[in-house]
Amino acid sequence: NKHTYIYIYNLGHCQPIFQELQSHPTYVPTADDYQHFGYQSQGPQYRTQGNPRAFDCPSIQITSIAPNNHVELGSSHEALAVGGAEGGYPEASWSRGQLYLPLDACYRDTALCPSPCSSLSSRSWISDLSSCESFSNVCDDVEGELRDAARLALGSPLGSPVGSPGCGGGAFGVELWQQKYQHPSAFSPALSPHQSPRQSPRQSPCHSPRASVTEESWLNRRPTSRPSSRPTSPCGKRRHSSADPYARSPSPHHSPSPTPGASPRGSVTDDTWVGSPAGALGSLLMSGYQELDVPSKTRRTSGSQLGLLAGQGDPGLEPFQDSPAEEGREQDGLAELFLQVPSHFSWNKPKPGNPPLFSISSPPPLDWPLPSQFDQCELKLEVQPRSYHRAHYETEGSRGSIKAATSGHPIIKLTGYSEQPVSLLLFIGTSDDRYLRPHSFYQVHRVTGKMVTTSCQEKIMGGTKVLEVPLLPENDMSASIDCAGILKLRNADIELKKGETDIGRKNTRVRVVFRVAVPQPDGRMLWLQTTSVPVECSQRSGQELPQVESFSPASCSVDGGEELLLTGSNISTQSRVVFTEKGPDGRVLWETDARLVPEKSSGSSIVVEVPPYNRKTSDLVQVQFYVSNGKRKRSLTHNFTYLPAVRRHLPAAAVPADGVKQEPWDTDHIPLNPPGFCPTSHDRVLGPDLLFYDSCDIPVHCGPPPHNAPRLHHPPPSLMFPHASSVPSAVPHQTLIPLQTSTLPPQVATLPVQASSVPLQTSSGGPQREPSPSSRRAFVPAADPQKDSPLSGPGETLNIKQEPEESQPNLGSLGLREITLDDGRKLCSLSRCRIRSSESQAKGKHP
DNA sequence: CCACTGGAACGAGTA
DNA sequence: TGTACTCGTTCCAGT
Repeated sequence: NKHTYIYIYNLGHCQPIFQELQSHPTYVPTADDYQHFGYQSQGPQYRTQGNPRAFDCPSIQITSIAPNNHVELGSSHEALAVGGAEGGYPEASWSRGQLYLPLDACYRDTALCPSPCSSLSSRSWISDLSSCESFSNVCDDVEGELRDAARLALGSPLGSPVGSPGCGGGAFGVELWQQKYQHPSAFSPALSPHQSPRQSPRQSPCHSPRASVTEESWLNRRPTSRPSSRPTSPCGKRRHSSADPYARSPSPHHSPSPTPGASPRGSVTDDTWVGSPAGALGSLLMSGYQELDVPSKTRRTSGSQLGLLAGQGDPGLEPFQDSPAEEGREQDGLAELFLQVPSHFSWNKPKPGNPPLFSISSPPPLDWPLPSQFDQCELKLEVQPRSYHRAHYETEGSRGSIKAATSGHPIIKLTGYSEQPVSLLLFIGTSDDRYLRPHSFYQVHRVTGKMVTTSCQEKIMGGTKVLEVPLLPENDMSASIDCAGILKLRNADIELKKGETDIGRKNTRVRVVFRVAVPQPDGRMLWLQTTSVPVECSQRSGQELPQVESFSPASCSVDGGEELLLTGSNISTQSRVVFTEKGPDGRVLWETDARLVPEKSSGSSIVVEVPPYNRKTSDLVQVQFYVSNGKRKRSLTHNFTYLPAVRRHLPAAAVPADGVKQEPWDTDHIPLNPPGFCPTSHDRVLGPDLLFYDSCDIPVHCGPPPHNAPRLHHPPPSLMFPHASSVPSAVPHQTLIPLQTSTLPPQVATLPVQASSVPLQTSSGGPQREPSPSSRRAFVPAADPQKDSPLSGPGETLNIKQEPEESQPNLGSLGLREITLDDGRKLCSLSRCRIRSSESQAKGKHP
């Protein structure tokens, strides 16, 4: 019954906020306020000067507010949603000296949430006490580091130790405020877009390591030591490191990596790629990057670096440029004391709908969201990599290049542009449920050999190894990626890096990220990006864990009996297929094995008989199934829908199996989870108490009454996205699933109707209709459970890898969208899907 | 000889 | 506290 708020005090960054506060008619600052906001003494004479007091150490306190003294989060949120942009302060009794931060939807962004509960949970961590406890633990954990950082930054009131989760969050809050109230100039140049691109989420204090990890969740317990530090690496065994003071340096003998430095991430190669036709362009593309071989969290942006960053005449982000570059110069003195701020805290984000244009000298950082398509241009991964590629260690030889699922290698193609060679960038990105960013524990590795036909060049961009591959007009602007392997860095090495927040254990899935810069007539570059399906990189997981790649059908009658065909890796006739249903509290309500049909099972595909559901129901029931090869060797769970008496088949996977979070960008699409924006969980959760509209907008009740049903609330699109018209999810009668062909695995791309749209029958009492064979038998790629399980209760955790986990019903998988109406009712709308497959259109299979 | 591949031993941590 | 298990890492043998 309590709510919490973040109480920022003694933070020089808050002065602009303070000034804003003062402009509010209902706000009367007190002496304490002046002190809290870092003014030497009280009085309005300090207001305009913004003369902050040097502070000991900025902090954030989490405080519980008694029920009679709190702002109801929901209402404040709504207030913000309605009038937040105008600064809607909730009517509440705040003690003086407390700073009220409006509950901008962005504070719920899992990617920005400093709390460990920034797991995939769509619940607001703000309202969860246990979360706050965890958060305070984080604060404890980072206290030392914070002190370190403060030591560096001390003397500068603006030297925010961004390494601290708390302070990072605070800084972000300030940034939001800045954005909202348009005082960009009052903010630090460290938030300039010209910063080094290597402000990866790892440096972000707001990315709790645990947010990406496993069932070993620390949500349930108080960590007693640095939790991410789990040196399982048998350091004593390292042949190459025993007596070497540069113990981290892989010996040249062992390392196939051309990287001369210590960690592959830790140094710069000074290679230049002159042989390639796209080399010049490539070098240009690289010119905006630089490597700082300093632990990221403690990096001070040196004067020269800042000079580069702030002094670049061409900001490169013209369309998005909010803050004048002079700002950086003006504050050079102060800036010297700045710590870098992760790029997610930069306010100059490309806004959805805006073209991702950048100047040639300022390519976007690797963790920036980019579309795969804009106008005519599209970057498309025509052949996806295999879902398993064993990465090699530095102590091993190469394990070869990434293979395609069938044969050969992944093929990437740029369509809509073929005037001149362009340079394709390739790096290894994360595959968790958060936004895409370079993976801390895996790096791309250039594979050489006589079988390698594609020329490529290895580069370092802000600590991330990147392969540069030319796309040539004579090759139809496509390339077979046969030169890219994956290098595994030792967890201990990475985790011990100051500033690293991710942990490596069980964080073994990656995505291959492709980027390209397309020259525009005005001299700028249009940046596009696409990603592969997730690729499992650990030997064990790849060998042991079953992986369902596709299954069909995705639904059947509650009577069961239909045959379910499963294909994937590590699936055999020895495997069990278990259907399960779990309650809102995570308890297993029902679990039963599906009977194997041995005569139809072979190799990597098996056929089982769908077991009957345990009770009759007039509603859709979404359950899960997984494949088990034994204890703790279970596949991810996949959604399966039991249909009531009326037999009707639903699309099982409206999202691709890969779970790729590539942000769509065209006018019909909005970024789902770019850093700095809140996740719009609209395609994720199917609460048990949902209404949905079918394509005819006839409401159909779906599921039992709510029982701790997750509540999602979507702010008006106009607030969250500048282009309201491009936000289909908030419009009940017209929703689009942001399918993105470029990220779909082949079977999805060619999938006819199934994954696109099959309208529900509008009435459960209507005439029974057998589904068409095509829709029933269409093969469905398995949706990625990482997408499927966005909800994590207080005791639930987020899994990176295949572990039995509680997949919640998935709206997206049903092609449904949840919408919360103003009166609190929840609706779910059946998405009207775009038909991507020309084949299906040609065959007229789409109703 | 080199790049690659598959398997497994080893040891620390966890259940 | 002991044991089985998990997982990351290293090593080896073979193609």
